[in-house]
Amino acid sequence: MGKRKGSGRATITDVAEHAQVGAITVSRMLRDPTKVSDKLRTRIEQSINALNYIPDPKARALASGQADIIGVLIPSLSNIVFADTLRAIHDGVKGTPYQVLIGNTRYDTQEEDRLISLFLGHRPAALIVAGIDQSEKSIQLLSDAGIPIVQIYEIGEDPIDISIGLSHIEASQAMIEHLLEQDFRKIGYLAARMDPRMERRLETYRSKLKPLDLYDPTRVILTDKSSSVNCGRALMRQLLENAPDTDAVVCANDDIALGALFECQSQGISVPDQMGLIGFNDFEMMSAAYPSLTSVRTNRYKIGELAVDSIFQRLKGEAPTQKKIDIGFELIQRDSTTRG
Amino acid sequence: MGKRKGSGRATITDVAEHAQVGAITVSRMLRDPTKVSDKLRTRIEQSINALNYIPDPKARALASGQADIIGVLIPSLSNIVFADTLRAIHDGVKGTPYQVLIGNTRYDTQEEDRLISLFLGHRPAALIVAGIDQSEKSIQLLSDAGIPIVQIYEIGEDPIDISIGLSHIEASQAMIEHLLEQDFRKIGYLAARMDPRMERRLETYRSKLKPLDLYDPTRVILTDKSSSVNCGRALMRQLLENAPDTDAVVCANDDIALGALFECQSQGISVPDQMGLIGFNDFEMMSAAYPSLTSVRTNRYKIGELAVDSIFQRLKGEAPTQKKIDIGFELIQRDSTTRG
DNA sequence: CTGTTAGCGCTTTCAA
DNA sequence: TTGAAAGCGCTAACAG
Repeated sequence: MGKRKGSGRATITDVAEHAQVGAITVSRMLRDPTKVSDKLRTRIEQSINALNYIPDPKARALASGQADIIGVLIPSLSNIVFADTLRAIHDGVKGTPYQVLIGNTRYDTQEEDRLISLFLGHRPAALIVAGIDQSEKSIQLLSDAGIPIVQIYEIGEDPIDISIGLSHIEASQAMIEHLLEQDFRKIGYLAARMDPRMERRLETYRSKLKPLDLYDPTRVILTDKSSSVNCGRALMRQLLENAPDTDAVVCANDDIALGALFECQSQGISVPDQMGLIGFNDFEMMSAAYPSLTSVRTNRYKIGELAVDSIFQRLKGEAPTQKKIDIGFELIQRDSTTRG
Repeated sequence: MGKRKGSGRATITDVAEHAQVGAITVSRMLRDPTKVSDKLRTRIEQSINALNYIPDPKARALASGQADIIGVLIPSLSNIVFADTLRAIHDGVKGTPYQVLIGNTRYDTQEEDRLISLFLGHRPAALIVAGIDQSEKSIQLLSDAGIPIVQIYEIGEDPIDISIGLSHIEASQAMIEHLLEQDFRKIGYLAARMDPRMERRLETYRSKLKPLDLYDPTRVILTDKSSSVNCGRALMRQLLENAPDTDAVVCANDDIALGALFECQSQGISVPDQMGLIGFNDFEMMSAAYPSLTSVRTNRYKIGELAVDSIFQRLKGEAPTQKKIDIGFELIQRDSTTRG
């Protein structure tokens, strides 16, 4: 009996023996077929098929020191915002040797810390993390990792490495300004469990309305529950109890906006005549709703795309084009806030 | 200069030297702290902190032969159905040494084949794949892999290994029967780009209605575009042109049902009085809509949960409780199909 | 173009 | 309870 068990599957050595060549030749052929003569190439190919050989990426990664993993840490797996970015990242690495490893931080900083440490253990080629609110300890770890680190969704003052996103403060300002332009004055705010970006948007709402003497805390309805359409209905219902004269509502996201619309419909409140509604993210359904719902479009797919681009650029040794990439946003005005 | 570069980061050997112990002792402590004396344990812990040591999972996997990866192949990353299952899988492996590696097959069998082969290269601890319609070649590879293979979402005749899901034929039958019970007779069907499960549901719709002489192909509106709420609106609009006397619609999924509702609202068609609507999956928004929308609840989270459970059970060497697990479904009747 | 040797970071085996 | 040696599957380095 051998000393170690092994995986039981064909290894590169098995293929080499079968094809009567050196292991390194098989290795070379796998990575760049042009570096091997035609004769040996066909012989090796036959052996690979005969033995059903599949290369082991972790052995390759260990030997070469070249990690083939790109780590992605996001706060939720069932939120379309993150799913769209993930899709872009997956699309971006397709055809490359890289694999995407996803971590779900569940909006929990401790879990984020744990996962950052765990992921760095993989010696990934790069790491993509959501937001700019990592703990000091994690920021230290990430800074020292010596790999491209991309913070996405929000651009902050001082990125760890690369930062791709938008200013949620500016976006929130644009939302409030739009409502004011449309002559809404009694503007409420609905939000479910918040992440740091949502909090900055809410804070901006407050600081925009206060100087105009339009801020009324009874119009702000918050909950710790996670966001959902039903949650949006409940928040809207409560707002209508608290402050029935509210004439427009800023929703922390599109799910809540849709719920608010349904609640208005069920109470016979006309949107936008009696109630203006604006969401955030511009999910696909917003344009299909009746009446169609105004929202702020954030290009989540592009964020993922640019993240992968920046990583590959950096990995090629090129100097980073930009450390901060502001992808901006677009307020898509629709019926739910269009008056007159 | 050394011959190989190394990762530049602290290794287990560095920690061992720093703590003045053998590398194996550090290794043991990491895996089971009780196997090391208190004195050495604290010394090693200090060294780990001092050097900022993070273990390398791929080296561990290579040496132990124990893969720490569970592969998951799904057809879409931005569909809540799959996102919910992914979340369950992530939740299930939390606190275990396993990592989840996700592959996006994009509803493409060739891409699925490629990914199955690629993923098996990782020598994963187990593999979870969506559906039961893999290619022959892939089924062969999976059968020979010698690891737990879980097919999810649908239960078929002859699972490769473990199969967790529901009968989409039975679910479709229940939908049609429900509409018939509610006295709908001119029943249409709306569907966007289909996967095999959707196709089986559509086929069942046909085979249920034909013998009753209620099948009318002009009421079936299909498109190759990917599913969306806007797509649901467009399909509904076309159905109303093709066959204005249609009195109910089976929607291939909830997005399309929501779009159909919005289209009815915009045309002043009353739901359910003039048009019954039923969706599939029972996304959260269905209960929040106004009127609330009937749908078939599929427990996507539970599918992921059971998949992980089965894998761990199998990995522990226990005989599988069941090879086929039917999680069933539940038709949730709401206002959109409730008449009288 | 091809092969030999050593070693990636960790764990198994065997021994003390 | 601890350690030394060997090896997991692959590739970098240095030959030839």
